[in-house]
Amino acid sequence: MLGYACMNHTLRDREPPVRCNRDMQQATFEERGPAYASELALQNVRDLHETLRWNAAHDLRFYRCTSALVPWNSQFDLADLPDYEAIRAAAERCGALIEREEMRLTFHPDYWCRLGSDSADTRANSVDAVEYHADWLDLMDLDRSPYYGINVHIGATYGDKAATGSRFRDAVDRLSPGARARLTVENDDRESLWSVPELVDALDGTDVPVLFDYHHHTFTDRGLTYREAFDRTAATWGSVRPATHYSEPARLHGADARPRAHAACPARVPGWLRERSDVMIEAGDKERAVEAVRDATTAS
DNA sequence: AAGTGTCAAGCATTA
DNA sequence: TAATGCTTGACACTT
Repeated sequence: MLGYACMNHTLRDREPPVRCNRDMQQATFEERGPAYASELALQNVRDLHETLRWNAAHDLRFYRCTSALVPWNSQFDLADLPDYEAIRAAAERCGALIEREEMRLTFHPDYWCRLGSDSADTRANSVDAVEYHADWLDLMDLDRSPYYGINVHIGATYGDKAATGSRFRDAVDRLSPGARARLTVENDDRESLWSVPELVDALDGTDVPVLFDYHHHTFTDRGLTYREAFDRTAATWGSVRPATHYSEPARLHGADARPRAHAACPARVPGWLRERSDVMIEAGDKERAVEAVRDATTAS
């Protein structure tokens, strides 16, 4: 399967727009509080259902949902929201649709989620973030499996990789069973950070799979080809089909873009990667990029 | 209505 | 020591 992340441009451009990332800034949260978050969450979850229906109709069965689905969820329990019952009902419909249409849904908490941080506060906030993502998947009644993954980075070293790996594993141990069973860890995009072989070693003995990001491997290859690196991660998924990320740098396509910027639309997805994993296409053109890549591949 | 600066949370790197 | 990139979109205020 091929998939895309977060925003569906076709649906966003409808009137009224269909989108799952209605959010607010701090001043608004302080003014209007969880009651407004509840309104936004209900609209977001209902639009998630609409997005999933659109995806199924277009045979796009892999989707990463935004972490803004329930805005400011670190500040309240989902069950305390005034619209909780309606949100739960809408989430159940999402889960049922996902199972009926054999789709795959994942999450990717934001960059500040640092389970291996050397700050206890940051670790606590990070554990909390993974937990509320897991709550959302529970609300949808989806299996507690990395198939419906919550994907994070270690994303830092704090000057000591071994100690960071150890803190990360400790944080994993502190997660609830439902959150732990869904966690996946992705290779970083900078030479000094966490490469595929380092992650595989650091997570050895846990059940946490390593998610292979093709573009990021460019920055942390450690002498491994893309295929060799993917093979190392594939072994960490057990019986679950691996999820991977694929993108091409915008620079490949001409522009004098920043090195890590994604191309609007990749030229191709390697056949071996498609055969052996569900591939999340990270590209500016979102769902249109996936359709273009899929059609190009099918035609050839 | 359109344009612009800014945005809860973290880190590494560069200036 | 302080800005900046990360990556990209949308909020929220100004015009």
